Order: sequence, then C-alpha cells, then structure tokens
Amino acid sequence: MPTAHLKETTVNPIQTPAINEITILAETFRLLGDPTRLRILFFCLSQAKSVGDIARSLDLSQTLVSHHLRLLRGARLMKGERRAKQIFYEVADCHVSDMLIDMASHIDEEPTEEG
Amino acid sequence: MPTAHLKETTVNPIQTPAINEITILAETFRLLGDPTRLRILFFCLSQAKSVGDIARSLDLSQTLVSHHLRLLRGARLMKGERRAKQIFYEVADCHVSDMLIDMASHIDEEPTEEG
DNA sequence: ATAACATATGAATACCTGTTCATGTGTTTG
DNA sequence: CAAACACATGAACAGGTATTCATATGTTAT
Repeated sequence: MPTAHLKETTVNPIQTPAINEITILAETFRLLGDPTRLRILFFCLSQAKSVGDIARSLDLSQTLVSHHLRLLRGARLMKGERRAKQIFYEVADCHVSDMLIDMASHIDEEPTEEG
Repeated sequence: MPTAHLKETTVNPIQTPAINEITILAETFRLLGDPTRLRILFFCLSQAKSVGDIARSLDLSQTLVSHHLRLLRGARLMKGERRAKQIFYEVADCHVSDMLIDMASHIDEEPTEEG
C-alpha cells in the first residue's frame, strides 16, 4: 500500500500547531492586545452598536473607531450591518464572545501582580 | 441591614470590564500576539524545556529566547526552574495552557480567510 | 581559581502600530 | 439637485517592539 502522500497532520490533535496556525493565532491575539480594541469589543458584546455610539460612549474619535473596526472586521472578530444611515457592529460570533468572557473571568481570578 | 458601602461591582458578572482589567487583558493578549512567543509557549506546553532546547528546537537565537521568556515570565504566562546549569521553563498553570489549547482548536474550526 | 557552559541583560536598530488630521464615499432628507 | 449626516480611507507622525550584537551573571567541572 502506497503511503507516499499522507497528510503531514496525521493524528496529532493539537499540541504543536502548524506554522500557519501559529500565524493566524498570533494575528488574532495581536488584535486583541490593544486596550482600545478590547473596549470596543466588550462594548459591542451584548448588542450591536453604531460607530457613532461607540465613539461617544467610549470617548474616542470617530476616525479612530473606524480604523479599529476595519481591523476587527478583517479578522472576523466583528461584523457590521447597515441600517439606514448608520452601521451597527457586533462581535462576530459566540466563539469570539465566549472567549472574551472566559478571558475576562480568568483575569478576575488571577493575582494581578505586575513585577 | 446596612447597605452603605456595597462594592461597586455588585451583580454585573462580566459584561463591562473595568479599565484596569482591560489593561491587564490587553497586555496578556499582546504578549500572546507574537508568533515567536506563541511557538515558545506551545513548545513548552506539554513539558518543561531548557532555554537551549527551546532555542535549538525552534531555530531561534538563545538571546532572543531569553528576551521573550522574560516577558512571558513577567506576565506569569510561564515559569522557570533551575536544574543544575540549565533553567527549565513551562507554561505557568493550566489556566494558560487550557486557553492556548482552546484557542488553537478554535482556529482549526474557523474558515481561515484573510481578505 | 580558571575554564567552560547556560542563561540573562543592555544598547542599538529597523520595523511596525496606534493615533490624528484632512478628505473621500455613501445615504438620507430638503 | 444640494446639503447634512454617518462612516471610511489615506498620509503622516510618535511611540513602541522584535531582533541582533556584545557582554554580564551565575553554575558546574577541572
């Protein structure tokens, strides 16, 4: 039996992610690693919010919010939908929202030291 | 019954993290948002590895590995223990390792597009 | 103590990223 | 149509960060 072209990812379930998985993971984490973007994400966690609402509520310039939304959209962490003049953004799916909630609760439990 | 000095965080479980929680979360995510650090973390996920082993196995300079380990240590994402000449590093706790495994499996399920 | 080994640290650099300013695109109302 | 509104985009700049080079610290063996 020819075993020539077996896929490299045979059984190994997780343990050592392939290089492109690492890249995607890192890219996702990197986007989450900015306070402003995190605030936007959490603000739009429970319900969709318009760009203006985000900017006003979080005290950010509309321009800055748009820039960040573009990145978050590009990584499929958020999605937007137009309603008349405004565009309402929300967290893309429960995958993302669950992860955010999980991480937030983890932080609460940690010692929170900084040294 | 005196309700005077109730903690501000009354019932609201997660939803809107405080500003310093956002800061810590962002800092953690930011550290995870680098491919090299992620590779180090996953490499040390199953068992503790020496600095030299990390460097050799991942084809990184010893200096670079040390720099990254310092950051990961500072954020309590990893911990190191000296054994004779070498120092063995591993993921700090199951909190962290669970999160890494969770995220890695999430990535596998996602469409993985980039546009 | 000296040498060899293993890791850490500091300075320098090249690149990247968050923010702002100015302007453009698209949608609704007069 | 034009004007007003809501959001997006591009250039520019300051600050941050990953990497490298040179060197220091600490540990074991001779």
